[in-house]
Amino acid sequence: MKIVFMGTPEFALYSLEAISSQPDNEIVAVLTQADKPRGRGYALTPTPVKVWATERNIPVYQPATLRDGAFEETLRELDPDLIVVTAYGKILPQYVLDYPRYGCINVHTSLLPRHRGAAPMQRAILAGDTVTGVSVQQMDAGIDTGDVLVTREIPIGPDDNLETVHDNLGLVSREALCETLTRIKEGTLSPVKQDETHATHAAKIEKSDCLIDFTADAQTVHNQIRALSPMPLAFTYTPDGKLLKIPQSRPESRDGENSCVPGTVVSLDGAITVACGRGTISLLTVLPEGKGRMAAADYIRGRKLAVGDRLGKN
RNA sequence: CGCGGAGUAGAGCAGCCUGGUAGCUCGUCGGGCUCAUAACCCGGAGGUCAUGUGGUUCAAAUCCCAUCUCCGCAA
Repeated sequence: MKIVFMGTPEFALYSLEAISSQPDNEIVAVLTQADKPRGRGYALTPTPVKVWATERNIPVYQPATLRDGAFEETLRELDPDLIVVTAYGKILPQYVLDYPRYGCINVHTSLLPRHRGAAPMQRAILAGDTVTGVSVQQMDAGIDTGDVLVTREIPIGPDDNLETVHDNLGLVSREALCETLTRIKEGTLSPVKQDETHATHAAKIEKSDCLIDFTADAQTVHNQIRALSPMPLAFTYTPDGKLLKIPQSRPESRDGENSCVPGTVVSLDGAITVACGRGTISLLTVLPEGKGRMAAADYIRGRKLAVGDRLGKN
């Protein structure tokens, strides 16, 4: 089966591995986002998918848009039986959706219809979900609205963060896609319509999503911190106005009123314990502006904070 | 050449502006106190202050120059 793959970030590599693990699949080309200046010094950086494909001598296309005739012609030349999309970052126009014999399928990292959209993993953790998963869907014109073909669930533990959820979902996404491909060939899929009444939208993570809101309860603050760790990281401000990112935390008490203003440091015994709207949370590791990640205890030793200081004001 | 911060003992930092004996909080080692301790007390070891055995100076962690490395912002 001739497959065109579309994807961009590291997560898409799980799908590429799944496809290439089946000998009767041929990846005739990949589409990925254009190289962008990234990192310090604005070095032009290829996407993980491009690197992967280049190493295997698979043709790489990086069209700025699919909405013109240039790609339509390319598509005819490639003549795929199926298009697999994982975190590509572009909308597929109708003629693309319609071209392959088996259509276009998408690996989405949530249990659809929950968390449709750009940041399903982060939004699931942020929402305090205890279960999530991957859904392989038959793409249609809407955003993540297609019929669901195969799903896999995973639990989200109380201390899972974006990294662990990402990795766990990657593994099951590989299985889910393998199963989907097999059943496409067998013709044994039974697509399931999404229940629109349960649909939610997982908006892209903005910088404002990363500013810690200590007026929330401790569990919510913890969810925010782990949903954004290790990238891009939740942050607050120290009393001297410096940025302080928080990779890791632990709720100390989930309930209980505090006599002080949310954001106030209540203890520095080995960690930075901060009062929340309800309960308290300990910041276990921190990332000061201009420095690397360090244990909170080390940060405290540098005498940067005192009990009674207030975080988040700036 | 996108903007900025930083390299000082095993860790985190101060000292630099206003050159003149290497300092703080920990850790570590030894001793003491204690029923006991991660608590407390006493003592010790551990640093070519990133590199150039660069420049200025009677004198450089400190001022100047170059290089290397790490990091934050932004995308």
